[in-house]
Amino acid sequence: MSAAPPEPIERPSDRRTGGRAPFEILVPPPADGSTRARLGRLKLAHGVVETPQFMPVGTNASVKALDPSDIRTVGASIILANTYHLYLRPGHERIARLGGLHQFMAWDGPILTDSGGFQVVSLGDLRVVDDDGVTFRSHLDGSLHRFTPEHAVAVQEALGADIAVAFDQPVPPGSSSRAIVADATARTHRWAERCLAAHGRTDQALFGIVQGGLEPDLRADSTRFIASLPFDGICFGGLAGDETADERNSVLDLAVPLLDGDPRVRYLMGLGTPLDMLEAVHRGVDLFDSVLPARVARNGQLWVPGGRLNLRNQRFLDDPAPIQADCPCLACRHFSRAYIAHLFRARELLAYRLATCHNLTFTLDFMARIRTALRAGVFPQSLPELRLRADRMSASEATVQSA
RNA sequence: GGGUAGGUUGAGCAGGUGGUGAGCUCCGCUGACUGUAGAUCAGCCGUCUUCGACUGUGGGGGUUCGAUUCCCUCCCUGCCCA
Repeated sequence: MSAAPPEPIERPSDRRTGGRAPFEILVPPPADGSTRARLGRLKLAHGVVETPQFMPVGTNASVKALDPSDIRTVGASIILANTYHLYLRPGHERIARLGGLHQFMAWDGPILTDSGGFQVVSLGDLRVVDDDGVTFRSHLDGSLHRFTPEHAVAVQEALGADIAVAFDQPVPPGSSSRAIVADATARTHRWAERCLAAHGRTDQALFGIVQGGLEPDLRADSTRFIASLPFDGICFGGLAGDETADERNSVLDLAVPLLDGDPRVRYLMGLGTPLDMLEAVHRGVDLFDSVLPARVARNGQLWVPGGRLNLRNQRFLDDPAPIQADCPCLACRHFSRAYIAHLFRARELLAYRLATCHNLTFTLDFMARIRTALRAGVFPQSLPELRLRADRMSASEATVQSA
């Protein structure tokens, strides 16, 4: 850890300093090295994002089950949308004709578009990767398509999000040989340069993605390489998969210090649970996204301080308490666990909205608590308290605790 | 009262014309989900000492080596006719 915390630098003409996504560090990490966590502020075309921050995922230009008003109310300041999905349907050119992604989905806050690289992995055998790009079949109709770095950038420029992301080749952690990881990482590096060369929109930031899997030297090399390029932000990809928390934290302990003194925002793609994010913030990560809180909410799992509730369990059918007593969300303000448990059984659409509102409120409130602790300068000391709020325990324990 | 079609594991069904009915869909129970092909998926879902065993085709009785199947009788349900 460097002796002196990095000072925020503003040189808009230099992309490396965040010309299109200037990042200001409001509270730098303490000099004693007790944590790398920092409080920051990311300035984007459609607004300011305080960090550490979580981005709800709206793959199809919609945070599933919510409307923009809900998205605001749960506390989101930036959301993620997906290039691959919107390219296939309804088409990036159509969205561009209709005024761009913000106008299309009636969300005037910041948006980040994922590049579609993740789908290279998640679509499994529907694709073939070569050095120039990826040929894949649509999961919708089986039609054949091709993404290159240049095309992925063009699609994202058409969509017009505040932040575009380089087209990469993620490798699932733990399931690939070193040779495959090295190959995918090298290709990601070549594609990163092509994305930068292809990107022209001056009102849109472009973030680069570090790969390298769980191989320490590859991860370090990738961090140095991506950091050497004039991206507006640094993403860590290929994590939040099937690796253990220890493996993930080891990667961060290795990689983030290599960015000391770098004024750009750091984004860990795909995380996650509150506890996972707390550990990553502690290690110097500023930005997160994950489908997890919204997806598990739709499947009946509600997050509460210290644990989680599976509302499909029959004991909740008679539980008159709100999901979480001190929660300001739509679900907790008006409805009982019994009612929402009923809605899930009846497959009523309101169940998905209420559950999603709650889990996103919980997640975003948790990030806000982290920021509050950072602002107050008590972050390393407040870790146990935050951990207690984020820790998982059995649902029955959580029920007893809240009763 | 007469006729007719039925009665299968919580519900709805399949099957079964003397030779091993635990098969399906709901419902229910539990778990999983981390840059969203996911309001999804997986396991369980008669009992038990659970890689196996036992019980179970409305009740009772009969024929038979053996009955869900054939015979007798009773009960219940739908429909039609009185």
